[in-house]
Amino acid sequence: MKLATWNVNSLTVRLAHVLDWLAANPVDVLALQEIKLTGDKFPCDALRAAGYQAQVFGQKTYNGVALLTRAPLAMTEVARGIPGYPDEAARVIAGTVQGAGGPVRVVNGYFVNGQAPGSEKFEYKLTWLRALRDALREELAAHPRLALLGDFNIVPEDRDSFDPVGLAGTILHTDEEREHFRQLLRLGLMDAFRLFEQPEKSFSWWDYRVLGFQRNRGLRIDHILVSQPLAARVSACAIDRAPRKWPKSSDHAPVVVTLE
DNA sequence: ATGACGCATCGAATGCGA
Repeated sequence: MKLATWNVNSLTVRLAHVLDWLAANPVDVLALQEIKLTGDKFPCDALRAAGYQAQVFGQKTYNGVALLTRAPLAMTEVARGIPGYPDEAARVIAGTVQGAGGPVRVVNGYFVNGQAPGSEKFEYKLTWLRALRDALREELAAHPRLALLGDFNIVPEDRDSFDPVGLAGTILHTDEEREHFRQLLRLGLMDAFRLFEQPEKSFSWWDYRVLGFQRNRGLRIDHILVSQPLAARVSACAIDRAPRKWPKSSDHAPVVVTLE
């Protein structure tokens, strides 16, 4: 079974890319972030024609997340938002899918960006991360086979940044954000990407400006964390840079994990 | 150094992303 995550930066603009990518990479589950549209505008028909069902937590202009499943797979127990944490932004959608070794709980998140350390948005980010962790603790107790994937907006370690020295302490690179990432791991989750040897300077996002992709000035901020029972079954995890090369691409590339 | 780009919003200039 393959799960993937992709921040598409507007599904309206990127629908053709998503369909093209799914045709070449028929993953079982695709978690989308920044769809930037409401549920009534979600392209259900086009995706259904491509063989995918969708569960959507939409929002106008900003944010918005969705979970796609390749038919006949379907999500059950779908939950929107972080339980017990009221949030105006549509950032989290979770669901359960049947895998080979049992059910898999999939939690898809578009984490808060935070803009700049010290800002109100940064405080929101830290509060949001705390709420997510508290909710995940419960979620893991109920669903031991769990994957948390999405756009984390956190660079976990120096090797995940094109300029760890110059960007030290700036947004996505702060100690507070990294500590939150480690706290997620302490819940019993593992960074699937780091279960395998990976090329140096592996990134999942590149700035549209300054020819970021061409110069590989990127960050690894899109992640797939898996609980221990799933980690034992992960056979591969990779970033697919191909769609980042396509004209008018999202600034993010998909990340794919394979479970036996 | 700030802005570079791209996307969204009812119509242009601005907020926002990372």
